[in-house]
Amino acid sequence: MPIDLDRLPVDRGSGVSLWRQIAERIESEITTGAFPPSSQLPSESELTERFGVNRHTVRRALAVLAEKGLVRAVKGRGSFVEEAPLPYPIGRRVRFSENVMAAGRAPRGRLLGVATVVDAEPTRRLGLPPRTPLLRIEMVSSANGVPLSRSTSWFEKARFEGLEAELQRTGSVSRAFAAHGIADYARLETAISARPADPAEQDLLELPPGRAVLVVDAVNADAEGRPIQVQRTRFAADRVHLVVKS
Amino acid sequence: MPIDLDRLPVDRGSGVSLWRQIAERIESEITTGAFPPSSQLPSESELTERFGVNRHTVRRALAVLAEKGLVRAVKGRGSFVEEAPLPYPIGRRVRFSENVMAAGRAPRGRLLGVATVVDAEPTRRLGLPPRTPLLRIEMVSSANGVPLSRSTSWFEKARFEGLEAELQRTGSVSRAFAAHGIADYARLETAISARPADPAEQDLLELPPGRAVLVVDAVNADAEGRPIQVQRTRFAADRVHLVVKS
DNA sequence: CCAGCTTGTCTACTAATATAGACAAGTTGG
DNA sequence: CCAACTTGTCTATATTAGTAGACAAGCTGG
Repeated sequence: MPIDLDRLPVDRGSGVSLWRQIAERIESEITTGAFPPSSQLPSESELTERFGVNRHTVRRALAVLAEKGLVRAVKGRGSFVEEAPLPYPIGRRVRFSENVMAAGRAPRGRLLGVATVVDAEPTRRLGLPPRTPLLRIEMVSSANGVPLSRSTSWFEKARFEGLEAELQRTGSVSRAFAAHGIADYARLETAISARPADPAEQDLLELPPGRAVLVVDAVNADAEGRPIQVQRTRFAADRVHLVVKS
Repeated sequence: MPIDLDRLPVDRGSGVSLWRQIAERIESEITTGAFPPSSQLPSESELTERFGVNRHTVRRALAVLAEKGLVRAVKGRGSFVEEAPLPYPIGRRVRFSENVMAAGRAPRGRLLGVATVVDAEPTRRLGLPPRTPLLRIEMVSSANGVPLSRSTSWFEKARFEGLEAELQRTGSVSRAFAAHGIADYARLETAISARPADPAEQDLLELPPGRAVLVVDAVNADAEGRPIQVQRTRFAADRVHLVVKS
């Protein structure tokens, strides 16, 4: 009687729960490269057949792996192996698109919303008089369709009127700046902290509860050193590692 | 706050059952020598405290180890680490007491019962005329108080009248033979098989259900080569390894 | 002998694990 | 568009794991 290669049976009554056995097996297939980064895992019903267990049991195993940041489930599409964390250099020149492309992945920016606001803190950091109207822009940035960060930026409204249209079109802050006559810009200051993702961030960044976000507060300036952008970015810490060279 | 060294907590909700964690921990302490062979394990209630679980959970862990032949529980006394299997040479000269003492353990024989019987098969193997009355003697032999084997022996009643008294006194077949003028004797033939212990053997040999016994059928002869003893011994296979030198 | 230890067995109950099935809702490709 | 796939969520139920307590029965040392 030939062994059925499609079946990888589990040990029942061994004192190790089935969901743990399955999670360990899938994890080892990921770390050994049988399931490479960004590849799609077999569907839950397929894993159900392979391991000879109930779908709920497979789901619990996948939930454990998602909790560890090893896989990510997308409703309607399937489960995917997470990429290795992207090294994200922090220095005088910080460009999201360049950083993502340097890792061989495809950058994308999605505009969430635009508002005109008056806000004392960013105004002060932009070096503008109090109560100057600001453009506040909310974005989500991704690599190969995987969301990496969610950012809020403040610009002087008078100087960057219509910036959001260019952002909408290109998804890139650098290109939107270029369309407004800013050929180059530089990082003035960067403050880094971290905390658990809040529910809104879990949703936008497709994170399981309890995962951390890196909170990066930054000020960018034009060629003359005048502040033009105050930005607060929340990176999914499982997908991005900040690298500071001194 | 100092760590409580008396407590070795277990991982709850890890997907590994508590009885398995405890069994693995105790097993590793046995194999690393923290609990040497024949030493007494902490009592169940003590282990209950150390691991912070219910006594039933500890008992299940100990049952697993007993099932593997690593420990043995004795009602009213405690649980003990099993000795390494005793190498038991099978050749022309086979002596239980010598074999046990060679391993530095104390041999003992306990007489279970004596009967006068007529039995065709042992009579034939003793080379006696059919229907010759035989002495049938049942024994349990142990080392350091741990039962190793249960044996049934047949002798010619006429020649060995009163043998059982000597056996009772000395617990040794060799000495009983000596008292009957047999200074030396030799193994003529040995047949070896194995099977699971039956309930009576489980009881006499203090074996958990399902463990194997080695069944050794042997004929011993006097210095002139005449058969004097037909013996069927059941060794606890976890405690004795038969060694045949060729 | 007997108090105090040990293991063995039993019942009752709660929590964790696993199964079974149904249906909602998002995605994809023809 | 829509059929066929995917993941997400819900209810219900059976089995295993773990807790709690009581009591029987064997051993040991004073």
